[in-house]
Parts: sequence; structure tokens; C-alpha cells
Amino acid sequence: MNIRLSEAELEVMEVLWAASQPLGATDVAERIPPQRQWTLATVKTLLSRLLAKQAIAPAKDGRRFLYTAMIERDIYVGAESRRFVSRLFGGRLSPLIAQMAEGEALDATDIADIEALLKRLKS
Amino acid sequence: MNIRLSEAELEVMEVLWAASQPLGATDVAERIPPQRQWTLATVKTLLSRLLAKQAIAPAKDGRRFLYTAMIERDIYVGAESRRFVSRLFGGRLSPLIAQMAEGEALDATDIADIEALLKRLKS
DNA sequence: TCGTCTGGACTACATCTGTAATCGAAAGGT
DNA sequence: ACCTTTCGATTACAGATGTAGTCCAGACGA
Repeated sequence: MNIRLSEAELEVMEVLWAASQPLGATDVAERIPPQRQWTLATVKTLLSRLLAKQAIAPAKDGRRFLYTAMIERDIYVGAESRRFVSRLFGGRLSPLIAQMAEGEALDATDIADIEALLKRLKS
Repeated sequence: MNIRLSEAELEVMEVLWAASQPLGATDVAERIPPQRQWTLATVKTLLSRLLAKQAIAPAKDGRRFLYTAMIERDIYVGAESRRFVSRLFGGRLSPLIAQMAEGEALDATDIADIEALLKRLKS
């Protein structure tokens, strides 16, 4: 995964990933979380940048294009995670978890989830 | 932690954090990992940007300045981690761990570390 | 004392990012 | 057949970022 996405571009990708179906520019704009008060123009710009990066592909649909994500969310997120953990924690996950624990960003549910996950991993 | 650091700025901060003692611009430059083939000028620029962001503080030492990190690494890293996990995993850590596990970025040592950590957390 | 070196301040400049406006072509309504 | 709406494409523009170069004043050696 060499493709890097800016935060704004990622927001657009999230919409495409969530839709799991090709969308036109207007459709994408409608599904962007409204906190981001983006105009349609902004969304269009981001779509062209994503096209340039080949993160999405266009398919002609009459007078417009429908866009599909060309990279899978899992792949992207996995790559970014590894990059992040290696930049800040020398590649080790446990310091991250320790860190999050201090910031109270880890509740009992999380801990249980993680334990279950580890159990599965070991087998 | 409102201060955001760019990747290059972070590299400089890492030097300051590692030194755990005020350093002059030249000292910093000497300790930057050599893969980054930065000139002294580049390091100086980054130091001024960090000054502007108040991420570091200058102390006069004769004709030059010695710089000290004004934010602690733990604090910074914790904030960035929370930001990251919430951006990509809705704030939940376990999906991150699952993700890393798939990419083979998690070995037995990690798993053991994490288990030990969880054990401590629960008590 | 005079020239040289060194440090911080200022300037430079291409690229990336966030956020949009505009424009021309095509589609659709009437 | 024309007017309006809607697309994608192109252009805009400020701020952040990566990567340096230049300049001036003060320190230091001879």
C-alpha cells in the first residue's frame, strides 16, 4: 500500500467503502458527515485527487461517473496502522495499548475484546 | 494536546526527547538519523517552526540557544494515538490489534506483553 | 584590530491540503 | 429548438510542509 490519503480524502473513501457500491459525485456529497460542511465543489475536488492517486476508479454511467474504491479499507487501514505503530512505538503494539490505557481510552469492554482476540490468536 | 507536529518536526522532537537535555541546533542536527540527509539549514528551519508552535523553548547559552522540548513524549504520543484510533477504528483498540495481527505485525512476544499488560490493567 | 566562522533570522520555493468558484458541454424539460 | 440544470474539468488560493539558501551580527583566533 503505497497510496497515502489526506484526512479529507479519507473521509470520501469512507463514504465509498460504506456504500459498497459505486456512487456519483452528488451521492458521495450527500453521504459525507454533515459536520464537515463541504460544498459539492469540495467533494468533486477530492474525488479528482483520489482519481489521480488511483485510489478510486470511474465508470461511465450516462452523463456522469460512478466511482468505486480501488483499495480495500482493510488493506489501507492495516498499512496505516503499521506505519503509525512503527513511527511512534518502534513497531510494538503493547506500548500503544499502555498509552491508551493511561488516557482512560480503554474500558472494560475493550479489555475483554482484546483478551478474546488474543485467545483466538494463540490458537 | 492541541499541538500537531509534522513528520519532520517529530523527528526533531525525538532527538530532543532522547537527549533529555537541552541541545543547540548543531547538536540536534548531528543526532538526526543519517538516513534523513538533512542539512543544518533544514534542521534550523524545523527548530524555528517548533518554536513558533511552542513545542520547544529556547534558553540562551552564550551566543546560541539551547532548545528543550516543552511537551512530553508520552503526552504527545498518547494524544496522537487516541486521534489515530478514533479516526480509523471508531476509538476501539481491538480492531487495531486484529488488523496488526493479520499483517503478521504481531509476534508471540507482543502477545505475551499485551496479556501481561491486560492482567495489570484489570487489577 | 581584522578577518573568519557560526548562530539565529529571514527568505525561497515547490508540493500537498483544504476549501472552493467557474466554465463549457451535455442532458432533460417544455 | 431553447433554456436550465448538472456533470466533470480546470483554475484559485491560502496555509502547511519539506528542503534549503542567504544575511547580518557577534564571538573567536591571529
